[in-house]
Amino acid sequence: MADSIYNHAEIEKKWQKRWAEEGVFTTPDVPNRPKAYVLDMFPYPSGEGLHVGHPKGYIATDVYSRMKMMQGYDVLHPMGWDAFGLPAENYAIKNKVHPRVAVEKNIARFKEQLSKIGFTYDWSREINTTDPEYYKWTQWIFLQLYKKGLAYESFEPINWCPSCQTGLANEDLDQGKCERCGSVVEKRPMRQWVLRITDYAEKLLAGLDDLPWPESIKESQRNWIGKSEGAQLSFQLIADSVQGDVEVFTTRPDTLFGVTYIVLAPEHQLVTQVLEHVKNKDEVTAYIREVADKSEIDRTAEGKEKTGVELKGVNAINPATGSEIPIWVADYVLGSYGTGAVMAVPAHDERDMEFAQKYSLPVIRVVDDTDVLIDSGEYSSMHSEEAKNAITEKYGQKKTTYKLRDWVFSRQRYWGEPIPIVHCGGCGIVPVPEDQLPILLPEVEHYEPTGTGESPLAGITKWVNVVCPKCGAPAKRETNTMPQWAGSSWYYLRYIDPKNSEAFIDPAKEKAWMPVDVYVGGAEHATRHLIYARFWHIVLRELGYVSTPEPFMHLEHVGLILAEDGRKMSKRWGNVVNPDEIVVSVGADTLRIYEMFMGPFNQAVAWSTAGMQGPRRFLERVYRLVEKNRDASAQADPEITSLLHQTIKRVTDDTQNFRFNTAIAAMMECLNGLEKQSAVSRATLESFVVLLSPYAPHICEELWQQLGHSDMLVRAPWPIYDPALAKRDTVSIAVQVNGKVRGELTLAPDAIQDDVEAAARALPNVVKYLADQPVRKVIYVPGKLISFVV
RNA sequence: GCCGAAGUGGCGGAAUGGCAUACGCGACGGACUCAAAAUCCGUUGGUCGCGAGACCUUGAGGGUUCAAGUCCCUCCUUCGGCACCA
Repeated sequence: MADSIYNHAEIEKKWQKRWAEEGVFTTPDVPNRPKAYVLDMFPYPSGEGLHVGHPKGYIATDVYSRMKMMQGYDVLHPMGWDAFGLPAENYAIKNKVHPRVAVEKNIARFKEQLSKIGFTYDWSREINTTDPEYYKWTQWIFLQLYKKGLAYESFEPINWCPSCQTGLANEDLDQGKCERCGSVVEKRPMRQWVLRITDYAEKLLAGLDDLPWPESIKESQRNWIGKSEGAQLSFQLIADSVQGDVEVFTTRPDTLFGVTYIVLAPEHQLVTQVLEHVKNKDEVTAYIREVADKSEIDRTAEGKEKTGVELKGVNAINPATGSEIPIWVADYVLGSYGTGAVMAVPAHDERDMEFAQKYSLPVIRVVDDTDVLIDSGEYSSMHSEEAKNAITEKYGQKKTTYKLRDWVFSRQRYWGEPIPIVHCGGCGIVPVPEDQLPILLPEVEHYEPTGTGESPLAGITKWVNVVCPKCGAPAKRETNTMPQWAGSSWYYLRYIDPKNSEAFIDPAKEKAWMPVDVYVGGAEHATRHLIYARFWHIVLRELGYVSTPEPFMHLEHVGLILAEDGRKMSKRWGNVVNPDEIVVSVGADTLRIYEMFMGPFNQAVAWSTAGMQGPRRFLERVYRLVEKNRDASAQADPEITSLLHQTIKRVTDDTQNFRFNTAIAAMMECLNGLEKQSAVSRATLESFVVLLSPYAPHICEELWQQLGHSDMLVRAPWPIYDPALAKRDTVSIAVQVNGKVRGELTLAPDAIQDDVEAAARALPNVVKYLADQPVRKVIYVPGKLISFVV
């Protein structure tokens, strides 16, 4: 790389400076041409800095944005920082630095790294979730949710991470462990703010249907929401001194006649209610305590044997058969799903069967192998689908349940948005009036979580003690903070109107820019960020603040860049590649092309320093080609023009569809063709440079200038594909006999079948294989092949 | 177990049912050089053959078709998501 043909360092610096000076990437307030809102999932500015994997998605959106700009679009392509959250706080605790200070430093470092890659960001729209001017509106959204009845205090046991010392949402768990630190979470009863996302389960599901998102992400969301349609049936209790019903949820009401016992989750409230009346009270109490001590993980571990205990002296009546059946308490029934109680049909449910066998409970078969009911009274010989409806109608009602849980929205940590609520002895929960926002995060001495279930803010008496906004009596601030997902659930709206301190968003601007046309980020956000953001968006739409049904139209997910050893890049493995070094050694343009060329965009591929030489050589050859031909006065050659137009089509279509690797391959093929020419026309060179410029903007800008342009390439128009010019004079087609290639012909692409057939029959090899046999059929695909069937 | 994505040269990968292996990396041979690097030219799926060429080859096995990496069936493997969800 020593004697490189072009000086990337100089060229890249020069053009980055020019772009900045001329403000070419400043986006208008409101688009006056067709608009494209191209968005990256904004990064968390960690202390590690960027590795080469981070910019992959940013390069993709930048390539896309640059093409759109040249195609005449007003492009909104902003960048910002998702800067609240645990890492900054933990760093602060460890190093005794205020998280704000660490975040500022990290942002500066990230910006420095990004600035060298040649992005088109309009930095005047930069946002930061920890800026009070930003989180004022995060708090404001919380108040709107509260007013709409979607935020409530809950005292239900929640997931508690003993290491992070905070409550967590269901979405923050990974196999029952804290997604962030890997600790096994506990169930802990504490006061929480919770958002009623479950009220929106149907809307979140329905919205997915028409979204042109990758099917895998849509499926992940559907699985997460976990809709299940069935019936709620009630079973009358039979006990000495207790009366009432047990409600169960089932997706198989057709098997009602096969119910041989009822199972309650250990945490089911009925268990406590009847405890005094069961004959084996001590046994049941001991069992419940035993289960409570187990973590969710132990309880649900794969292959674990089910355990349970019968509530002796309490029974239920099967409403269909009238027979008395026992009631059990067992760990395999979850308190948080359905009604927390199930009707057990061992004959038609594997889990019930396993349990029934262990405890010798009866098994009654009520559906045969052809899905027809047997031994089911008046429903016998009815098909099971029909019976589901009939039995539901008679013994209960239709019911739909979801796996989705309400969103535990409070954290007992310092570095997050304060929840804008005041607790008053007289008035109870009082929302902070909007004109008092933002509620600033106060300075504290220590950021450590208290571990008592209260955030460190609880210790700041000066901050906590306020007067009630409603009655003026002494009151206390809410000391929980919001989860990191809060700020990222609406940031795409803030970019549209980033400086607005008077209103949430200017409706005219919102209407002009929304929705986000292309959204790019990691697939790991499928069931968290993307669900939360959609939830808030749907609510904001109902409140009239946004105009589109969904926030993000197209979604592309970026595949990881793995380290050269095939593992994830991590400081721990010592296999991190820093983009700064690549920019120094081969330049930003090579980095951009290489990352787009490595493989399909959404696929994980391992970094290869050797492989990066290909893109570097490619750029050097382009540079040489222009240098060699820029003063030549070659005329456009029809064959070369055809090649160029085929390339225009491929690059345009592939870039539009995020198939960057094949777009680059097309340009490489085109270059291979151009290099074979003794001279290349200026028009051809110029088109080629324009096509390449979204991928390698600096070198192309330089070449554009060398070709005699004083205006900047970023403002040049995108080449338009002309099918007439792309047409080739001759093509080579395959000649097949019985499906096997036996020869080749070179002829006009639109040659008529008779001529082609005659020419094909004349080929010696074809003569040999036809061997005077009668030809049964001839298939001619113009431009592709001619096939004889004998 | 359920859902989703995928399996193609030494490697990353390409291919609206129509010449599989484009493009790139690597390797080999040559030119240039005192020499090396860089660059340029050529070769590069396998087997057989001096050659023309023949046969085989897209995870495995079946099928549809003049023609299958692509469509259908059965199965295997890998990755991702969900999971005692009633």
